[in-house]
Amino acid sequence: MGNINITLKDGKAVQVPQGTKPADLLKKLPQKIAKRIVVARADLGKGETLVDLDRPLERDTRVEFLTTDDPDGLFVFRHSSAHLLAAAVLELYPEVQFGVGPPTDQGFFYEFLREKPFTPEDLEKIEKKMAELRNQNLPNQRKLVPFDQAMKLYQEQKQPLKCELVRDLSDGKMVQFYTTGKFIDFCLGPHIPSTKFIKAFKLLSVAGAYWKGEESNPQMQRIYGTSFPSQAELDDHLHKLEEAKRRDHRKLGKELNLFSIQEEAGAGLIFWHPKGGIIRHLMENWLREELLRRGYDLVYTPHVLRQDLWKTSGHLDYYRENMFPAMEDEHVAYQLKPMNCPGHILIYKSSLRSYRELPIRLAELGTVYRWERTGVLHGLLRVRGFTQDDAHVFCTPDQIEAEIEACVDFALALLKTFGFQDYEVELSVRDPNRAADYAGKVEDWEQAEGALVNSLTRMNIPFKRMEGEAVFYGPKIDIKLIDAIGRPWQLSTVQFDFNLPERFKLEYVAADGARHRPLMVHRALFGSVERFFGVLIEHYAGAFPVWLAPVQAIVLPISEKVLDYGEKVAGQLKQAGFRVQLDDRNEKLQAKIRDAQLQKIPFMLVCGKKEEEAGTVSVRSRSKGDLGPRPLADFQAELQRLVETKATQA
RNA sequence: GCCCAGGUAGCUCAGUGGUAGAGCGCGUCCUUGGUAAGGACGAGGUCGCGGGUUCAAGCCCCGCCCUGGGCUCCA
Repeated sequence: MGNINITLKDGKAVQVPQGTKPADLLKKLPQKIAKRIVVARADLGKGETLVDLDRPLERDTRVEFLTTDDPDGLFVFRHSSAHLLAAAVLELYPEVQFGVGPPTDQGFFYEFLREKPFTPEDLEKIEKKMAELRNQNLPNQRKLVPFDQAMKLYQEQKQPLKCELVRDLSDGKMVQFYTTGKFIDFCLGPHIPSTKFIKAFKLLSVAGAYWKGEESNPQMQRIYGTSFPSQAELDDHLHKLEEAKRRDHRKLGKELNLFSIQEEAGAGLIFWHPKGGIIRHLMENWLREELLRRGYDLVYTPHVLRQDLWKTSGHLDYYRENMFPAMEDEHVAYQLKPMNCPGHILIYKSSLRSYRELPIRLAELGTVYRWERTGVLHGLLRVRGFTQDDAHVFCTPDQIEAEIEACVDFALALLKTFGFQDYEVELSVRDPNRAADYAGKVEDWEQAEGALVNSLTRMNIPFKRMEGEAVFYGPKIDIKLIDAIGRPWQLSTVQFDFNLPERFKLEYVAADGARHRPLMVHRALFGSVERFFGVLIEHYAGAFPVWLAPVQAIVLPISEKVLDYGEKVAGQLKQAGFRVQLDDRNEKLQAKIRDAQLQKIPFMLVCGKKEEEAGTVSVRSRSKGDLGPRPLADFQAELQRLVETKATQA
């Protein structure tokens, strides 16, 4: 047997006998590093892939060792965790059928088919069994088995779902298995060497999931869990889940009295209470002013439109299942609008347009209703009635890049104003192999995609190109904001539409005197006002910046003896246009502070004898605590500054 | 729509077949207190809705509505 050349990540080259395993090379590394390695990246003959540490290396290759700090390493680790889960379930419930068990962004799951559902107690038992098997340090072993033998094995084990997978996914010759104890899985791998690496794990939930994701297939039970190489990392993760719970907009919406959803009224329909209402008012005001400044025209369109219009737009054909049923009178059917586009198009079409008028930018805070299945509704984030900050730009081809840039610039201004620092941009383009699935001419698509790329490039905005992710009517840019705890939210979108101008036969008269079809860009920045509000609540954990806070300051008289002074202070601030409350309850200062703090009011103004005599207020900030006394006028000026600058820190 | 878990006072939740509970909140009174809960008393319920079983149902059974976690869907 000959030697092969191995290049390590640091560039160091070594010569080792053919058949050497990554695990052998690992022995040369310091123990401290080596014991954290879960998988390797190397070339076994078909390019670099992730490989098991005990896979023999047969040819010259680069070898890279991965820990769970590497996303790929963590993925392999979690995948092996899923196998550990399956192995435990096999021990406890040998009668179940096994489905699939991949890693996910946050952990892993495994799917089982079983008569009885798993209960929370079952999960505890399974966790215990997993710990037992982990402690036995079972190796994850790869083996190749001829197809027929594999099928026979799974038939004997009464695993028809696995047979189905082997039949559908293997090459029909050799089948790759991984074993963890008694558990044998048809699996691409790779896996971590043995179960002992999985120091910390937790099973989180069980949920129904259709076999292969098809509604007509039987429903599997999917057990979700997560795992880490150390307890500290698991604790940290669980802590983050708690943090997300703490910020849950549904919980805060109730506690801060911002909005409600009422069974009496129907699912997915939002009631904006006064404190949520004022925030919405401020959001919308900002938006309207900005729209006008940026050359948009504000329009309003009806909530119900004749059904024929939805036929023309194509919604009846393609979007019917998301539309509330028609209302019929004797002659005509009307339907609640799920989108604003047709309305804006009718305004465009109300007169013959000249190229001199373009671009025409029609904007509306348009309330739409979509019939969503009850199972998908979720607080403010997925609702049945919502208001889009919708606009449609109609323009000529040579205007398009400037218009796209203006849209993206607007979206970024919005993110900044509302306190979001980070964002990701995705460009969704067509799949050239599915030309027939798209509306519009190929040249139009090419031009549009080119315009989007040019705009983003010129603006120096990094973006991810999503091949084949475009919707059928045009390519689009999606902007995902990243909130205070690192979660992405898809809100703003800028989309080309080649479909509706065609369907409605939109035209403008160009300089050459001929009629041309305008380009149409659909854009929403908040996306939906409801959804954006939900994200805003979670981003700030309910502690809104001063300019958005429903109550900006609360005056706290120390006793009833200084109520008059408190009233005077509150009155003066209200007069100056601030949202101020007076806590005139018969309570101790401590109690008033606690309540104001829980309501996340930015400033508490403590007023007692001393303040009354000096004409001051003692300012307490919700975030910084007691700031001491200062003249009322000074505080007022500071408040003014925070509101005017829309400061996100207070 | 499907699977699982829920729905009890304004809120959070306890209550395994025998007279509906707690804390917070709310009201009244006492207290007039200097930076995260002062005290007493009181009001407050169609136990999601409808049917069934039972001498008796918040509790058991069936259907529906709604909420949550997922799946599916997402022009």
